[in-house]
Amino acid sequence: MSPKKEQLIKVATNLFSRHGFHPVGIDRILVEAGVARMTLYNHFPSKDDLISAVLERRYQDIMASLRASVEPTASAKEQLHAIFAWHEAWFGAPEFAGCLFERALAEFGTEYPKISTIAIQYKQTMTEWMRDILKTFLPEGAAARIASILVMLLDGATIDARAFHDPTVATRAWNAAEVLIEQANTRQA
Amino acid sequence: MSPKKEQLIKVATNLFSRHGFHPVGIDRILVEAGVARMTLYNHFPSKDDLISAVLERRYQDIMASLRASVEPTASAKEQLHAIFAWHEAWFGAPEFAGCLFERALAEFGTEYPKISTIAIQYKQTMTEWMRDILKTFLPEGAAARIASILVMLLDGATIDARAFHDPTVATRAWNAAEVLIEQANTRQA
DNA sequence: AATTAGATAGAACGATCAATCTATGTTGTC
DNA sequence: GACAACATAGATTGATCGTTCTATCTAATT
Repeated sequence: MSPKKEQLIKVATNLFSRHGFHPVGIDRILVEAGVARMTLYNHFPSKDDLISAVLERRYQDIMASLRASVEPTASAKEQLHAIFAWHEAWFGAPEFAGCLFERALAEFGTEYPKISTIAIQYKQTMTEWMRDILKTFLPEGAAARIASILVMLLDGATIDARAFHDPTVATRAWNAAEVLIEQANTRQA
Repeated sequence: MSPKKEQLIKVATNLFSRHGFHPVGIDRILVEAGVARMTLYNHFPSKDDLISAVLERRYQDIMASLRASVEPTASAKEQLHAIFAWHEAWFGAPEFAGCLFERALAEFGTEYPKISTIAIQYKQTMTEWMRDILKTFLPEGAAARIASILVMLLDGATIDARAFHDPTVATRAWNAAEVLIEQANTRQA
């Protein structure tokens, strides 16, 4: 892919993450990326398409990073713990400014499918991934139920980490997750 | 308070909830409220002040509604259950479009204190309220820890309810909350 | 050397936005 | 009936926005 296009996605991701989609104008992206106006419109038909590309890229990057942090040989519980630990590291990173997908959902709602689809897909992928891990030692129904809860915990933790500037919410979230998993495990055994 | 001012807050709350703060312009509020431009600027120095007033009002309304739905004579667990039940009813309401405070945080971040302060205050009030309820039958540390978890669950449920158009997440969230409360209770007894 | 594709800077357009100004109209009170 | 307080409609300003247009420049390919 063109290095200019690459640069645009990278800079736009940064600015959108820090300030939101609406408040960041095209000009600001152009200046910070060192790219001409028409170069942007040659690669992306409109700002919305740039936003879509940013979210798409972000989705690929996050899933790759998450999957890389989870040892495939580890136990199911260790795999789930790794997912929560990944979030804690993320919350503590200096550039952390909340989840870009939440922001997209909050700013555009579900009215712009081109944008909200990716945000919802991310949530679904996470839910299914954790459900599959849980299914290795829990019945299908319990696995699906708890996976839904784990997603809620992670979503809530992401919000609270930003609102309170407190990365340790991830630890508390994992402690709760552990209790719920244990309880479901002993109850079915 | 002036009926016009009242009307402006009501209409602005509606529009902001449905479409967000940035996309809704002054003109749209004026037309829908049937109010003249200068009337708005006589009551609110700027759009930001209108947003602040909307959030302030929303905070008062939500807390009043929540407190009214919780029987003071009920048991601690029943009180917490009432809070989750309130959320489920909210998620199922036809006008539900996510939490206005989350939206404010997502659109403005923590850079605009006049706006983000109220959103954070709401979260803190909820945390302290549930912590106090939990303290009636749990040690202080456990109560604070679980209160933080319950807030995460509610925040996550609010997000997922909107993203998936699924009000039943509240029930799952409460089931998880119940397990966590029971476990903390038996562990300390 | 000629051609072509892509990038550049910068002006310009039309639309929208928050906010201000002006001048008229309505309402209730003394 | 006069006064004061508030509300009205609408033009207007200045800024910002996404997008388009034009014309020049660079670099690789033939």
